[in-house]
Amino acid sequence: MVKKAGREFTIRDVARSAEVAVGTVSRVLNDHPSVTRDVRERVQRAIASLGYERNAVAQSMRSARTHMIACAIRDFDIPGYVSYVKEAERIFRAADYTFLLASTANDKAVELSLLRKFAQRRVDGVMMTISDENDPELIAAVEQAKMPLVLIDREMIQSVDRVAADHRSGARQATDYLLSLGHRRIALFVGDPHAHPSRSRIAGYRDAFRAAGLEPDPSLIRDHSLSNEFTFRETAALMQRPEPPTAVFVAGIDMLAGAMRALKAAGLAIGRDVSVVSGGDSDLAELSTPAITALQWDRAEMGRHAAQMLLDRVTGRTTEPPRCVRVPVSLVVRESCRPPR
Amino acid sequence: MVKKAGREFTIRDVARSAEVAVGTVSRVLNDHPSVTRDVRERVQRAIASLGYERNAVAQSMRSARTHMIACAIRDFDIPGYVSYVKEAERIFRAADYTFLLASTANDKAVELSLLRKFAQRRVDGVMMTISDENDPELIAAVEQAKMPLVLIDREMIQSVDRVAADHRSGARQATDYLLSLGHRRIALFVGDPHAHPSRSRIAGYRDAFRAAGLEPDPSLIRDHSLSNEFTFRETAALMQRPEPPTAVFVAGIDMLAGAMRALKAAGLAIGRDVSVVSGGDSDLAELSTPAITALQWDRAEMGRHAAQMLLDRVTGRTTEPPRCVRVPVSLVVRESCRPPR
DNA sequence: GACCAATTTGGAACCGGTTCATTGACCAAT
DNA sequence: ATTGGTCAATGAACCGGTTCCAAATTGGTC
Repeated sequence: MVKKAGREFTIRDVARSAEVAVGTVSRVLNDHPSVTRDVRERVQRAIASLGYERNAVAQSMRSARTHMIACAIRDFDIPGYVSYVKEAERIFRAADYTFLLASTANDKAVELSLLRKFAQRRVDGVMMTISDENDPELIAAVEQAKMPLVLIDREMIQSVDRVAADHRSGARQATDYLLSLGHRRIALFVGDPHAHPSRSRIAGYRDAFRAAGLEPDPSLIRDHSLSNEFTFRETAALMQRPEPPTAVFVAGIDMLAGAMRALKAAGLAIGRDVSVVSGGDSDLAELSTPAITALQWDRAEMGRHAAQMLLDRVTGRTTEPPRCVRVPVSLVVRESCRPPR
Repeated sequence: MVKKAGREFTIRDVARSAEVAVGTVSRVLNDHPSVTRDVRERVQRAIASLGYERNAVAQSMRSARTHMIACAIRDFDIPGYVSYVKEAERIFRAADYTFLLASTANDKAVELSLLRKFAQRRVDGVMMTISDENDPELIAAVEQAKMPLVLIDREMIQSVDRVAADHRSGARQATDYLLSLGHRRIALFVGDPHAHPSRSRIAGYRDAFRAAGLEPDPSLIRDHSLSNEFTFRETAALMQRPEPPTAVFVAGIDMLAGAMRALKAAGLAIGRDVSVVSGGDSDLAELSTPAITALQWDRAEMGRHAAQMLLDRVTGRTTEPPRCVRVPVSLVVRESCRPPR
């Protein structure tokens, strides 16, 4: 790390060195056609010999575009979850946008503060999740954002573009499946019901019961937090009841580990003692013994849609009203569910 | 997403509205002491009523500091790996730096291009991994970076700060353990041996054999790629040999899934038919049946060190020569290893 | 009331690009 | 020889903050 002594070279240094005007250097940098080959080469030689690097800050200043896209997600290290971010990053990189990734811990204060920081940085577009789709402050912040914004896995705020997995259908499929095996006491774990995924999952769960002419035990719906600790504690508590659930549907995308840890500690075998469905697929679900039945959707497609929608807004290709893209969810049946004993 | 019509308000609009000079507004924004309460309040009212947001681009332009830290890592979705990034982000956020996260796919071209983009954006500091510590182009790019830079899990380039887990010791412990159980044909899977982790792991593996007065079978050292597909294929191929290994040490941080998939497909039971040690701990390792013995280190501490070292450089608190912080690695013994049959 | 020092405020220059009106050079047509 | 048109290149203004010197104001002292 060579601590730089003097200031860096500017376009004016290049101009002086190549004996041309600053405007000419700018045109060379931007591949403007009206530069003779001779001059262009002279400028390029000067750039190379000085080791000049264009200053994106100054460029943004004048052009009022930063070519930055900000993305804020709940948490980085949710296995598999980040795949959609990866795909989005790929697309933005290809379109020559710098991708700025931040995590929010699902915390409203962090979300608001990030949104503000993004605005101050004048990023060209934002892709994010928010913790609560009903919070007036969050709604206002999202709606009044000065840059195009795409919400991920959120559905309610109609005035912005959205991409969401069809969690209602997913939860319906999972619950249908468990009901068809004969389960009636099916525990449902979801996060805070204020955001779309949890709300939709609860709806899908209820849909399935209703369609079967049954009524779910409301005390088995545990909607509070997405954290692993929560899932661990709740699983442990539920399984100690006199009439424990015969099946557990851990609907949050990263809840499986918490539930498995609790079941392991309680000495309960998945499949034999209790059936388990995971709301998100992962290596853990696939490679456990027995392998865990899980809900699955095309995460890359989600990222692709989000990135494409955002790019269309940022570049002005689209001025149509905001829309919501829904990604289908399907159930991968493995070995973790059997009829209750 | 309200598409903004006119241009945004500037400090001059605020000045006009509050009937003060632009310099005064700037002073209010930066909490400069020499502003009377009266004027400060008038300016703040104007800011609020206009909905003015400070333009970080213009600010960076003048101050030559962007308050951005860039981070480039191999891949976002390596379970657990990202914990150190999370911790670093937390620290940078607390210090009022914006964190810019990118992935490189362990690809030299991407690494070089990102480093260049970071330079153009004039980020204040960089935290990253590189695919090959011996590549002259990469070395040059890292050494000539105009901003402070910390390498993660790389050791060789002495002219920059580094934070690395002690993979040599980790591999030594894992191999010692397998040797002590009586294994002799121990397959080792690592990534490209040009980067520190793989090189160190191979060294640790050899150390253990040498200390036991044994010679490892070189054909069992599979150093080529970190990808899951590679691990899958190699595991499958090795287990089909006439004399297959009795133990597999998947030393890469995210190789376990690939190996497990191959063993499952081959109908081999971990523990009974083949012993397995994972080079990185994860939910998958902990919750598999049997639970997988794995190497572990404090990832948050790694992130903390990296962030702190970088901040010290960025803020000029440190001008001492670059150093390398080594994070200890330990072996968590679980149930996946038994003496060979 | 005069004077001086300290504090507050004003406003121009500056950061490093982009853009555009203007100039200059060259060629073809009249 | 003059005019018109095209194409290259020039250089000043501009983007929106920060900074710093100068000017204005305040307060205290004699």
